[in-house]
Amino acid sequence: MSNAFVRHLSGYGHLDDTEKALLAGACRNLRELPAGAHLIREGDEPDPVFVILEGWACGYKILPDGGRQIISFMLPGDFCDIHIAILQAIDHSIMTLTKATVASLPRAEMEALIQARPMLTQAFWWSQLVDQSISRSWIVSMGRRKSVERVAHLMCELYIRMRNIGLASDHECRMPLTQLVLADALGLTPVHVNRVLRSLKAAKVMELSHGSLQILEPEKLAQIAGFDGNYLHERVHGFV
Amino acid sequence: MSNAFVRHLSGYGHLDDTEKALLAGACRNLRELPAGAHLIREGDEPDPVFVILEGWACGYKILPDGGRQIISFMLPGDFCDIHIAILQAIDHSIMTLTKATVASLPRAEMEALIQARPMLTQAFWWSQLVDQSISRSWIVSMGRRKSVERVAHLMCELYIRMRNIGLASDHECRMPLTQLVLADALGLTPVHVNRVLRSLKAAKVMELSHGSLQILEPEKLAQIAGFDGNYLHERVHGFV
DNA sequence: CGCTAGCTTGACAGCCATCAATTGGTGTGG
DNA sequence: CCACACCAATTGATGGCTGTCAAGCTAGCG
Repeated sequence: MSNAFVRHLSGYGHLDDTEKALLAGACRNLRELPAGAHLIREGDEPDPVFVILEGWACGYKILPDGGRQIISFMLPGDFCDIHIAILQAIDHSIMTLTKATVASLPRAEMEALIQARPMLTQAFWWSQLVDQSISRSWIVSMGRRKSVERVAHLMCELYIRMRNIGLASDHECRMPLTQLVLADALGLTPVHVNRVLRSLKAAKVMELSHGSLQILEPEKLAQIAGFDGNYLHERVHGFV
Repeated sequence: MSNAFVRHLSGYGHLDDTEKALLAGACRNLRELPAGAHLIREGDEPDPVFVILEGWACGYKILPDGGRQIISFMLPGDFCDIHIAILQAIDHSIMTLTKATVASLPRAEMEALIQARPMLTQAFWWSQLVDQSISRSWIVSMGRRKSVERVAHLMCELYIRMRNIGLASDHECRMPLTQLVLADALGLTPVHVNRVLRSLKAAKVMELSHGSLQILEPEKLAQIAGFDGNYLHERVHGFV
């Protein structure tokens, strides 16, 4: 009766059992996808709304010169651009980073839910606003943080997001990102990401290997990153 | 009976006269602000929704080290973060860049409009989605474009946005941004922005001086920028 | 046991930051 | 009308962070 999606939205508003059941029921159309599968490609006409139930995905854009910039990470429970359906064409692509199970909610059903349940509407809004807030925070990172700070900041963000959906504890969590993916997300080169990661490991601040993150010195990491989690607008705060 | 705000939203949905009148009527609470005035400061509790009727504003965040990163430009007709009211605290600041007149719509009135008029709801959504799309595009610029490309891309974006609200023509428009402001928006230093601007001028591609932009070779500028205006999701397309 | 994707390391180069100083334009006060 | 302050724009010199190129290395996997 509950899944990652329901739990995630519950964090954004006080949903009653009926609403939780409605959400869970909307997730009946499931797909198992391998890593590297596309949910949406740039230029597609939008129709269903996708929700990640298990696994990770990312949104990205390709530049004329072939370069790739990742613009968002999607974790279990996350929408893939709710309400993007209103626009005429998708302006970026979304692909899985791991094996993933994805629910596709028909647009009509989403709209019915919004009509029927104000509390769900609010939870959806909240979710979208948090996404927007994360985007803004990425702009700040890309514009004004150096490579070490940028890496540290992203690790803080992802750790907190994982913890908030119950997938992290003890400053440790799964982090299935190759250095190439990290580079494309951070606006760096894989080579440089590697160097930064090694330096953080050498300093015994954090370690990223075999697809999992271990934060050895949370306070130090947050300080390096200049991390202030407010932008995640979570009800539960705190990092250390 | 019409203002920049109404015209802007009309571009996002087919509003009838009643709806236009409702919007115009909502903008009765006006304020004249000088350049450099704050509409919202980080940490504020959100209440009214602000709309820029004349002049420019920008959203920004300050980093621990005192650096500033501008995360959005707001032009006449733009919302200042519609629906941010749902969150508990604002996570960034908004200030005017020029003398500006700003309308503040009480939150209750906004919600009443949404309840009463589905077409307005859709126009609001659209507007917010376009903002989000612009944020994503900024991430791409910051991450993967070099300084000249970044400057060129921003100029393309702002020119198109100005044109779409009827404030530009003949590849010329007002652009009241100091090189320091540009630097804070682009993640560069003022010194480097200056050099880039001079090189673009020397190449006779565009010229930015005395607060106005002149695009001498639109095609070349778009090519340098790798500009594809789709992300602005405008009904009227085309740059050249 | 070989293959392949991802990780690691070194050398070198270049873009952009930093520091410093000058110019120009505008508003203010004498 | 001029002196002055102040902000924005400009230019040069220098350095460092990060990109680029190239080559091994490791580990998982068929």
